[in-house]
Amino acid sequence: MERGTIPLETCPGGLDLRATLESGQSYRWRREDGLLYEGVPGGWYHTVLDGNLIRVRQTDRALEWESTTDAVPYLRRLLRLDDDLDAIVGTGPDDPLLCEAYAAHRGLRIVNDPVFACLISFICSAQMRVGRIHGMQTTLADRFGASLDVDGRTYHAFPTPDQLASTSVEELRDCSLGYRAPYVKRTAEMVAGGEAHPAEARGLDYETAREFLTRFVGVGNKVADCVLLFSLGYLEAVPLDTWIRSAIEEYYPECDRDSYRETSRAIRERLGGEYAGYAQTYVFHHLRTAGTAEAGE
DNA sequence: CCGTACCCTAGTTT
DNA sequence: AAAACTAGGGTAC
Repeated sequence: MERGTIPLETCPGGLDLRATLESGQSYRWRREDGLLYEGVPGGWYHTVLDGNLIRVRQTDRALEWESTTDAVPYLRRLLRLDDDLDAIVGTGPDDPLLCEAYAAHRGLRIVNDPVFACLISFICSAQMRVGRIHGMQTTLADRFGASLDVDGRTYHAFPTPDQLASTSVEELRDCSLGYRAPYVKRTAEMVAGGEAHPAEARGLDYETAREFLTRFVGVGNKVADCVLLFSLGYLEAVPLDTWIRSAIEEYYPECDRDSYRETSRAIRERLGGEYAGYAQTYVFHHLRTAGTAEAGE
């Protein structure tokens, strides 16, 4: 195993690894102490990507890693370590809710996950809590993903489109996917069969890209926005989930429109346009963790 | 654009 | 204490 550290001063605006990995953006990291969503900062997380194991934890001044490969380029990309958080926060509007969210969770970064896994995760997210979504993704990886042995321990990659396409709906239901099971299978078949690939959305203008992604079964506007934001680098995407919808009702009522498309446009502009997705993610995380004894930063 | 059915489970109420 | 009830990051039809 190779190992190393990434000094936090090379990550403009800092990093809050726990907030980044436990804010319902990514379901690809497993926390080794088993305290996902209830632990404290400082624990180790691991993921498998391109046949490699990557372990990370945050210390006082650095991101510490251990991997079967040079993890630095992977981490910079997966955790968007080059995003300048101070600059991004600076472009946002100066309103109380946003300032509070930014202040409380500074260092939270948007992730940049592998697109197929991201697509499947958010298909599974419908009407579901983050803890259970994570459990479903873990089960899918353990049962259908390639295994990787490192130092006597076995890890699992997220299943490929082929692997999920050749899994029966019954087997998927056994992973507690419920009515999402056929969605996952059909979407995997579309990708495996070459009918369409979510990566093809890359490069399209934002609304065209969102529309494109809704061709996958189980993908509506909200899930499409999640994939655009958390995997394809569309930092302006604002997924309109129930938390943001209630925030709109309470804090930005003038943005409430009749359709997803129009409300999306209004709140996107209200939250600063280009980086509106960053604002959304901070607000989402802030509202979700409100009242649960957040130490803040 | 609108309404309803859909699956599962932890947590709460009866 | 078992059994009903509720809600949780929506989407397909």
